[in-house]
Amino acid sequence: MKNARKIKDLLYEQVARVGKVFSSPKRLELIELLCQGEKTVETLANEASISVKLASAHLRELRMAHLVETERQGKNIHYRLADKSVADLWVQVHTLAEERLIELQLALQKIASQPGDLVPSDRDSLMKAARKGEVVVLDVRPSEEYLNAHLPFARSIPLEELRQRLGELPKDRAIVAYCRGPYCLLAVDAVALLQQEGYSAVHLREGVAEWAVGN
Amino acid sequence: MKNARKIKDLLYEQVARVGKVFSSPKRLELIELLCQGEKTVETLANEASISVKLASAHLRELRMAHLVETERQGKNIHYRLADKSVADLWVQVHTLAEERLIELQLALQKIASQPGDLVPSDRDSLMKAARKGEVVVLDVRPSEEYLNAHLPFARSIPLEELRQRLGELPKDRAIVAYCRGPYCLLAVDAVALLQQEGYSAVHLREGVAEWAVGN
DNA sequence: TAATCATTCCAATACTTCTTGGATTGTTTG
DNA sequence: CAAACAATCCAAGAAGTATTGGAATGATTA
Repeated sequence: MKNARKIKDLLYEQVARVGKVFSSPKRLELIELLCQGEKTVETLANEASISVKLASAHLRELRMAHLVETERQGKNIHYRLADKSVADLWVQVHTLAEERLIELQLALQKIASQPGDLVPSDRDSLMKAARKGEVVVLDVRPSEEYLNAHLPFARSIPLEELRQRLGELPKDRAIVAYCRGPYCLLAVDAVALLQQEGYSAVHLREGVAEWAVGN
Repeated sequence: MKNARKIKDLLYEQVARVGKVFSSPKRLELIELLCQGEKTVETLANEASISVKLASAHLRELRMAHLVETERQGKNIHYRLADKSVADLWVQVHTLAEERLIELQLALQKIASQPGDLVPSDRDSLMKAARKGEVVVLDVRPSEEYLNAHLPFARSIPLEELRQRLGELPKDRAIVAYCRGPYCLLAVDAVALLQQEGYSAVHLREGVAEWAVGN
């Protein structure tokens, strides 16, 4: 059995198929979007600011690694993650990157200019406060994403509607806004708007995928 | 703030640096080797069956993603994983690949031709039996790797020495052999040898990295 | 049934990464 | 200090990936 080398090469090559998917920035962004729920190619392309053609090409890679599934619904083709563990892996990958890459840490610090970052250790207390109604957990993603999954006790006001719907929010309690995860800037904008309007708002880095990993 | 796109691109690009490391079969093999402990470039190159130059080039990628650290010891440079979470990520990646890629499942079935595969769910009972001495957990990796870390209750007999040291093993009890993980074939060979010599040996897919992930 | 729409396929170019050979650096040994 | 050694750097051709334009597919609408 001196073909052990060949067998091993084959095995690692297969695993690398999964790794390859996570090696392109645009594919990572698509994965993060898919973590929010099923989406069409066009939606994905728009959200990721790329052409439909390019999105389709990248999605093809995901499909070929069996990390996503597709389903035709009328004219559109809907993509979804093939398994929750794909979302988990995305979270692990970006978490490791945040732990190890100083450049990433610095870039992240810049966007969360305000100190208002709730760290994972605050999860329990956040939930306790949310349960009692002492804080408002605010989901500022598009409402379909909220409908698909959201944090416990969260209320949905999509960023686009936030300005008009400010009245629904209390001024005497802390508002904790979140979106798709640490690389999504919706919550950043939301917090800026809220603070400007006199609300006490902070930004939660985590999205539903990140939340799910930490239990 | 219409440079949101730029910021995002920058963030995903950083994360992709980590993903890129996991996108090459040879780098994956190097990572798996490093999961067994600190090693020199030459050792890594030999174990992975590649030239020192190529190993050095791949290790450079790992270094630039800050996933490994190096230390000079005399003439040699020792590489080690920068953090346990790198090993965890390796385990997650290959686990996902095994879940999703049929080709990989088939290839793995071939090498573990015998039925003797203990699945993760047997961990508790395996440990119970090992504690009582009802089974022998056998680590067939090179002894430095055993010394660095090994499964609870495991005994070390490197594959190379196994034939001469058969006498140390009991014939009346089950022997559970393991090595670096599911893609390392040392334990496969060990089990074949043991069975041929009349021992009741089975193969444990997991190595120390895999074991550590499941707690 | 033609026209439209969403998406993919195919082909071609630009861009990266892989891999090897030759020169170089830093360290130990004679 | 010279020779030997371990590893890296540099350069260059080979191989692979990204991105875009144009044609094709499959479903729906007029």
